[in-house]
Amino acid sequence: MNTVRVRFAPSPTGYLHVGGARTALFNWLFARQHKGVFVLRIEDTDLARSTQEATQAILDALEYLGLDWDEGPKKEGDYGPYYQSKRLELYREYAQRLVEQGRAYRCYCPPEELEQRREEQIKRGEPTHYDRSCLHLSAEEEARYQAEGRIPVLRFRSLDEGVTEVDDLIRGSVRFDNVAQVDDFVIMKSDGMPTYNFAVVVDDALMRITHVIRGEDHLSNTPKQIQIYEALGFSVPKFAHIPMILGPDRALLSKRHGATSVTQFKKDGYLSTAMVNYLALLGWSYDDAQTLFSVPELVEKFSLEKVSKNPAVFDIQKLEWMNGVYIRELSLEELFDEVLPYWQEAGFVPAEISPELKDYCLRILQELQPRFKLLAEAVDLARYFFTDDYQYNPEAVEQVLTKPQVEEILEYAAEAVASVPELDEKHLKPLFKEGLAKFGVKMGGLIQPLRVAVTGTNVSPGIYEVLALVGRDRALQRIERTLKMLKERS
RNA sequence: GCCCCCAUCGUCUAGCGGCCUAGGACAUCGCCCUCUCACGGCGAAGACACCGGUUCAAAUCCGGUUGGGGGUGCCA
Repeated sequence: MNTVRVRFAPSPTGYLHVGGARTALFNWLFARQHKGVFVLRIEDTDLARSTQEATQAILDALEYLGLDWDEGPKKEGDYGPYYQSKRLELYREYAQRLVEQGRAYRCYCPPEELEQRREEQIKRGEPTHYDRSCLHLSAEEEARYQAEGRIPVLRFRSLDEGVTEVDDLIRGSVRFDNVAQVDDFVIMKSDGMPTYNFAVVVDDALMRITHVIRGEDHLSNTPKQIQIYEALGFSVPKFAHIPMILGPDRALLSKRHGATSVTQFKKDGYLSTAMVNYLALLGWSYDDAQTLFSVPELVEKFSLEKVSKNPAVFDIQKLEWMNGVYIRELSLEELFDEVLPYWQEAGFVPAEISPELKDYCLRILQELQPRFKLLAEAVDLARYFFTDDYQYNPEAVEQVLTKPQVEEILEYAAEAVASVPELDEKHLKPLFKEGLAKFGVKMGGLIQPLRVAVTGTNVSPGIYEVLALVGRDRALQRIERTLKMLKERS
């Protein structure tokens, strides 16, 4: 029984995109389920666009998602190195082998000229193919080109007949006509770096990858890669092309659709559990009933057979809902750990938290827990618990504090708050109720003004809980302050 | 242009010839709970793209059309 070996091979040209994260997740789940190996390989052959920062960002994002790799950067295995830029000798060696076999040749055609020929082919309704003008160069011609300072690329000599079949685990058999679909593509660039289609084959073969799970955008290039596998005598891995992720406009998901970087989702306060659960459901499903899956459950239940074939629109609303679900599942201690960085950044709490302060935070979180979907929201929701320095919400003031008798009502409420032995529902509610008849209002008519006075807004946890947390002194001060503000307004 | 993939509620999907008057989840809209907002509960609305076949029977199989996506790069 061969062990399953899969890989995620991002190119470090930017942050980890949710599409890439989903691909990484599917590979990881497949590896873990089969007790296989998950390899991380950095495809940094694009010298112009690859950066060290991007590599780090991708590593961090994977760590946040909990997708640990068995071989890769900082985790050397038997098939390294795991950066393509450190594997150049390998590509040159195999390229040379192809040249010797007559399956690769140098091409000196200038890019502009190639572009022109391509346009002409389109005009004539033909597929766009390299015309092989450098296939049979004489030694004299080569010498002349080199004297001109032209630097060649290496092209793969593709098959002249037949069909290349991709046996895809998700899509079944997909057939490509060799002549019409696979032209003599470049395998080594003039800067000496391999192209994607070549490097990916050499690496996947040498790293003994058994299953290539990747985005559907790679399906059309697969016959090219298979021809290389075969030319080099490598065994061809199994392929599984997973559907693309689209934006709401059904175009490929990209930055212009908003946040697509995993790092950004983390900053906004998405829990990795929610992120992973949601991503797993983009293109995969288990049955007609279950939508919530823990990571161990995903490892157990995931299967390529149940990956869908059609592209999926990224639905941020569903992700948000799911994040709310996971926030509510957290214990208060866990929620505290998640929210703490946000509160610290907002200056609500210091770096060092006393036990008393932590207890206060936990009590706040108990009230807030069912009320937010993103961790970042915990800042605005909790502001009035930590500081008196907040603005009154204008709509709240307009809606609630302009009603007749508000000042009297607030004064009444203040007396109640001041007189009660304990700031809780048991003691306050009877007093509040007594006042209702006097002012001819219902409970909301008293509580809403009080809420705005004490929190600055008309949306908060239950008033008794808020009062208990804010405390008698602060509550009375704030009512005083509100009364003063109202007098100044009129 | 050429080639490949795909097609069930707005979205993610279940469905692999009869169990479907098509199920679930998000979103939407009602109602309940209620001091506001959430949470929670109940309910409603909402889809098999179209046209031909095959079959006793099709969302499910086949072909076409249309639509969407991808590839076609010295990007990956």
